[in-house]
Amino acid sequence: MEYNFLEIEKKWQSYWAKNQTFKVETDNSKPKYYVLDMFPYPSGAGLHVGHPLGYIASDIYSRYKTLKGFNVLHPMGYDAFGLPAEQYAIQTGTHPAATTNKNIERYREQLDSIGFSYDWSREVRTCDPEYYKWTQWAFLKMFSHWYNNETQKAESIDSLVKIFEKEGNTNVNAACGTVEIFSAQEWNSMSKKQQANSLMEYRIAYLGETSVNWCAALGTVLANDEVKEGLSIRGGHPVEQRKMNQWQLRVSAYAQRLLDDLDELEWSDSLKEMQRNWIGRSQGAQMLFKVSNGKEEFNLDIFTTRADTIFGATFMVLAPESEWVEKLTTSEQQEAVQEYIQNAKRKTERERMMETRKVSGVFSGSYAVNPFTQEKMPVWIAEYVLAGYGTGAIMAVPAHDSRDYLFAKHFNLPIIPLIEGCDISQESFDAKEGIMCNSGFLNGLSVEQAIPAAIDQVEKRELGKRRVNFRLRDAIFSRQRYWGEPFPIYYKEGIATPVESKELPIELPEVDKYLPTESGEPPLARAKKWTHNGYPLETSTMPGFAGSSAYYLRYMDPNNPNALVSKEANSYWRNVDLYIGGTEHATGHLIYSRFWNKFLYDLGYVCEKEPFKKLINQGMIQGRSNFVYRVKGTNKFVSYGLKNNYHTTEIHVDVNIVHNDKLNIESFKKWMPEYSSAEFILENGEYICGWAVEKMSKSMFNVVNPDLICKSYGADTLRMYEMFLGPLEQSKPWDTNGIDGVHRFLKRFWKLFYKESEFSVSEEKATANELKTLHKLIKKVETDIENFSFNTSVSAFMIALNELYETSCNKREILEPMVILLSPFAPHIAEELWNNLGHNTSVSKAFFPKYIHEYTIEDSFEYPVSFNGKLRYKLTLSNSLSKGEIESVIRENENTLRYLNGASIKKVIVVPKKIINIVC
RNA sequence: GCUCGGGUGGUGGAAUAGGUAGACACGCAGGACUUAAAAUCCUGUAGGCAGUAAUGCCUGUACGGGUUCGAUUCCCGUCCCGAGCACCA
Repeated sequence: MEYNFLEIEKKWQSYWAKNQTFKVETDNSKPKYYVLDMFPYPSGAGLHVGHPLGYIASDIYSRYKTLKGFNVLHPMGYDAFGLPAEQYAIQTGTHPAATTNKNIERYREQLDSIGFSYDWSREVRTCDPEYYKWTQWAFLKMFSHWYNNETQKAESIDSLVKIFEKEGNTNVNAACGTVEIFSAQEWNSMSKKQQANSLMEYRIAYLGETSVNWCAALGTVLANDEVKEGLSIRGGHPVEQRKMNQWQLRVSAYAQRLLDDLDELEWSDSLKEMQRNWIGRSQGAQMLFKVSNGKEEFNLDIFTTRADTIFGATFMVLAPESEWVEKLTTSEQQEAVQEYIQNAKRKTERERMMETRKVSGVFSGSYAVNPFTQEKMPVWIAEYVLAGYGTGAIMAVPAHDSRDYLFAKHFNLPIIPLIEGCDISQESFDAKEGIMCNSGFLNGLSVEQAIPAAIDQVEKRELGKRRVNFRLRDAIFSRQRYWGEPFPIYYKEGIATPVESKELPIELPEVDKYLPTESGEPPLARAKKWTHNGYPLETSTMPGFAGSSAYYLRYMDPNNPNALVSKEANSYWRNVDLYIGGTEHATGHLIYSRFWNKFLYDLGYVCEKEPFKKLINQGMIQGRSNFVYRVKGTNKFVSYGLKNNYHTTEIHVDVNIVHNDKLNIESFKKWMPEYSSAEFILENGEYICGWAVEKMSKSMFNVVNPDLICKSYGADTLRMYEMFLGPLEQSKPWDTNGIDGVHRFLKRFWKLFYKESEFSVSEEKATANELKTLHKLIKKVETDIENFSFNTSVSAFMIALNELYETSCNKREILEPMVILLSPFAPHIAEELWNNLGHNTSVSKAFFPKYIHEYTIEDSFEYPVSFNGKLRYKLTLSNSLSKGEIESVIRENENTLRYLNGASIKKVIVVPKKIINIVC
């Protein structure tokens, strides 16, 4: 019987569905293991080819863990809110829910055809009201909590109100916005609205004015991780900075914990590094400088990491958006400053970035005093200082900061070197090394010593204090969009008021159009009745990352109507043991989820402080394009190897009509009408195509659909081939050359079980060599899977098969364990063979075979080696060496052996000519 | 500019507590079966030199040095590729 993969795969896929083979329940008798894929956004294009790579890896791992006796949670769902469905709705009027459901159906079909072992009874969709109820619930919790820096955790806002009533806010150390100090008396005499405004500054989910990335083309604000190089990630539209009143999440309160807890995660170094960068902790000092605009005096505060360079500070710089600009601009400079700021405002973020290194600035008219040198320092305004970082103002030390240096050179400001022997004639000396000079009491100290010494002095003189600054900003949480979670907030007499949690979910209303209103309000403002208790509801919706921030918790207890996740389910499944997905979420989803989880941890709803213990990033899949070469001005195509003899134009050709870089000429003629009469110049009777690695895209005709491969080779081949392609974490082109090799392996494996088209296995005892083959394989597959080195374990199967073919071994003792080993990789064929071997339960219920060391030890013997008649040590030699060979080994390796003489050598393994292993 | 990865045959890639470099697979070449093709099976395949041959020798893991009996692996320098961050004071 032939290996009929289509029939076998269909048969077992429906068997698994019918028997709910992969359904899991909490089971305290077994250890748990939680394997999670980053759930996909169901786009109209169907499953992206990069997706299966990670999914297959996670499926192999979870099937392996199941065989190892773990109770494995391996769920799947959909990140279903998102821009594409909404934009399609704007164009066509189709409800985004309809588009989304249709796409989900297609995704499900594709996923099913690859044979994944998901427990579909746990599916979640972020756009399902039963799910987003819990997104809204978490938001309300954040609204009703504040972050206490003393206890380093979130606490109830009611407790804060009690403190305010008793003693005001003087003793409260909270992560908060800018607040005036008030006493208990002042608090109690405030109006309701004033109190609400004050509390808003403390809430973890808060409404506040902030500079946002506004994307006019999309009509919405975007988070920092949704913008790249001044363009929106979705669509590539220009983004500008705008001040707007937006919902935000106080992620910055958790910056230190997000940073510290990275250490205990098993994530790749590069990913942790990216997060550290994004969090951007820097240690330094906040310092006060006396400034005067000629009429009034102020204390301007700045942040610096180089307090040691204070003696070289010759001017100050403010960000154009800084609130100090107004106070410090003198009347003479008013006009110039106005013009500069208007100019800066008009520029988009992108333009600002393009102009990096182009020096611009304007003098404010005010002067500060250097507290150590008493020198007068002009206060400037320049774009290179950012409003959002530190205090939006700096002391400029041109000798030791390249940006200050360029600025000083351009505007002819004084530059004072502070490091002995440094050359600052061409550029600044930024390195934190050397011996201080021109620096009063710091002279003679190294930079390393000078930094703390300077801060000590600053603190002593009450000019400032130590401070840690983070780059991580609060997450902007409002989107002026339709297709997202509505906020459970309504406005009662102008006060943002939470909806009672028992009234959740606040469901997305129907609207006549998915566009903003004429007055520029978000689409939800079009809804007929968008009120709660008679008051207007918030019209923004939540961003994409809202729904994906806690979905891994919902999988633990997906149908619970009373809680996001029950205590029992959470304390059994705890957190994700293995998370697989792309790096593109490094600074978005993976930060927000960690924040969300820590918040829920503070409140006692979850028992682990980190959501994802181990994380693997599967590499990006690029496209591998093929080219044909048209001779210029003709309809003749010349084969790759001969193209240099002609003037040719390179043309992309659909990779689906090319096999192993050979063009299928008939398909090519039919591909496009203009090629129907094409002529070809062949080499050796074939047309060879050129190729290149490019981005996978329709326009380059290099998109390969996984369904197609399932149809022509089978899912098992697809699964094994994708793993065989190379290391999981490495980016690589999607290249189907070579898929035949893996397919051939499966066919050959199948044939071991079939003699003359009859299924037949022998009950005979296995030979020593056969056992050795099996146990080498068990060991290899086990360690490879544990190390996520799936490509080498596929190779190991091939090697084992080649060895078994030598004796056409069809013994049950060998083949039955091999079927189990193969089942994570190629589950359908394994299931069929397992069934034929006489088992009536799924192979996934079997146990991973045990590796027995004795079967794989090499035969060897010890050989004494002596120099000058004195026995030095024994060589362990392979049994197959003859006496002559041993002597020649000793001769050849005399140098090595003399070196070994005297060392405490336990074992030396030698093969003809070479020493291959020395065990000390 | 800074940070982190990575450079191995015609191709994808194996092998690093330093120990037979190129496993496995693709491709290619030759052969068997076949009227033929497909499928299948067998043999060869880093490069160079010598030999009728079995075989032997030399050179080879981006480049240049170093440590070592021994380096693809460790150290220093250079070049190239990829990813991320980017006026963060």
